[in-house]
Amino acid sequence: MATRTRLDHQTRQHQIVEAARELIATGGVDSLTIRGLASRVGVTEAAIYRHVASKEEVMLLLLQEVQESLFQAISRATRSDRHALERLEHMLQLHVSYVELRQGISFVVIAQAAQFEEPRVRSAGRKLVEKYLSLVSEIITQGIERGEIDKTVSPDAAAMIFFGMIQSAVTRWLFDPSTHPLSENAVAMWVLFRTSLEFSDEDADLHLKEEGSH
Amino acid sequence: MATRTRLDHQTRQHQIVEAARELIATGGVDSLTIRGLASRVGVTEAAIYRHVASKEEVMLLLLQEVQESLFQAISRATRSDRHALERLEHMLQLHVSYVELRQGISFVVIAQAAQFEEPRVRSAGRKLVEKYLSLVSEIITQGIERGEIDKTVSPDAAAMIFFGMIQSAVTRWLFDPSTHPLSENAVAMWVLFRTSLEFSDEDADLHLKEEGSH
DNA sequence: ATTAAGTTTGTAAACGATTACTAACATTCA
DNA sequence: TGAATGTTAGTAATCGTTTACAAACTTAAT
Repeated sequence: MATRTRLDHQTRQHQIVEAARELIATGGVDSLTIRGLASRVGVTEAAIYRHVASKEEVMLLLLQEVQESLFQAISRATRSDRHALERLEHMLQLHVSYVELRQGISFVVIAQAAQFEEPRVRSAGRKLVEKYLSLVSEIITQGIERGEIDKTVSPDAAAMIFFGMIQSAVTRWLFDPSTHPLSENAVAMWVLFRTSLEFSDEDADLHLKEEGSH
Repeated sequence: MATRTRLDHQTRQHQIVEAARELIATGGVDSLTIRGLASRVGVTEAAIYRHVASKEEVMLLLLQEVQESLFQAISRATRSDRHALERLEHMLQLHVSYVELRQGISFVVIAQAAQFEEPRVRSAGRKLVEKYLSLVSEIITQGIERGEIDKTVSPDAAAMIFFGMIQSAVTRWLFDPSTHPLSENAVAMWVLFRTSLEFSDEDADLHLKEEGSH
């Protein structure tokens, strides 16, 4: 039947993950079924199992795909030659665009993974979150070292607030996308939050000097 | 069979909602089934339908219960005679305690409601979030009026960051409660975030005087 | 070039388990 | 009596998954 172009295993598996993404995006996690996958890919349910061991593996692959595409999307903001605050702002914008493009799939998938009992899925979700936090945390640490961010700032706490800003914006946006535009809310939060990271006015130039010495 | 004490409709319905809460808390949203409810309440599945029209109604009642109990839990922090920053910090602590007590049920239920297609469940989830944001936003607005919070702060943006802080902490905590204690992370974020709300240093003592006078 | 064997990828048709939900009937209490 | 609350025993639908089999493509020997 699969007459014309023969698809290799990997391509088909990618199609399945893509279908999983679309299913969840339009109908939530409950819409992710083997039947739905088969229907969307255009094959029978049994054929799905030629490329995927179980529904659980679909979740794992989806988590992996989300991780890769998300970090790919925000990678442009991580160039270390820019000011830390600029990088964070850029990252926020890129992340927001990613969420809009993928219809909040990352939020939904993470929330689902956190409820899973199965250890591998849980672990994949956990690692995705931790990796993201580490990335933000490192940018802040670098910013502190370079004297671009107040050294009293806890990088880990700041990273969590940063992550939380997106979660907060996405939550509202998922409920009502039209009245809660992601980008606007994110920018408004950033404008406020960045004041936490900047130096207090009085010792701004002091820190600029210290930075050169050590 | 239900020999001794006869329970009225409302009580049993409350038991069902309680059971729903416990089921979700221990096994995620997928564990919420009519069978599970019946088993936990100690009756047959058909008996559940004597007190509840559908599974959807269980979700609605649960959302309602979460809303009530959450606002009940944080209500102590909303007394308007305290400093706005104190109120926010207190609210954060109470909210964190609530999440720990209820095992993150609010986060899970909100995330689930956001994916629902059914308009009433979506609406209930949306209203819960909006009501929470309004509450925080109002405290901040009051704080600005009283000169306790920098007037350049956007109350709505600040409320979203506040809400996001909790989401962020809960997400991590759901994945690994032992290594990511809710309270510690929340406090660390608050210490950082409150600097966004406070006045810049130059006019700090001016406002500190105002504060002491009440 | 033809043929044979093996692998890959599909199908149809089921599997048992579970889902939300209901009808008919029994018991209990006011 | 009659309303409330339970039971037993089912419904049809859907779930993830498996089995048996066939077509298509690959590889290698003749």
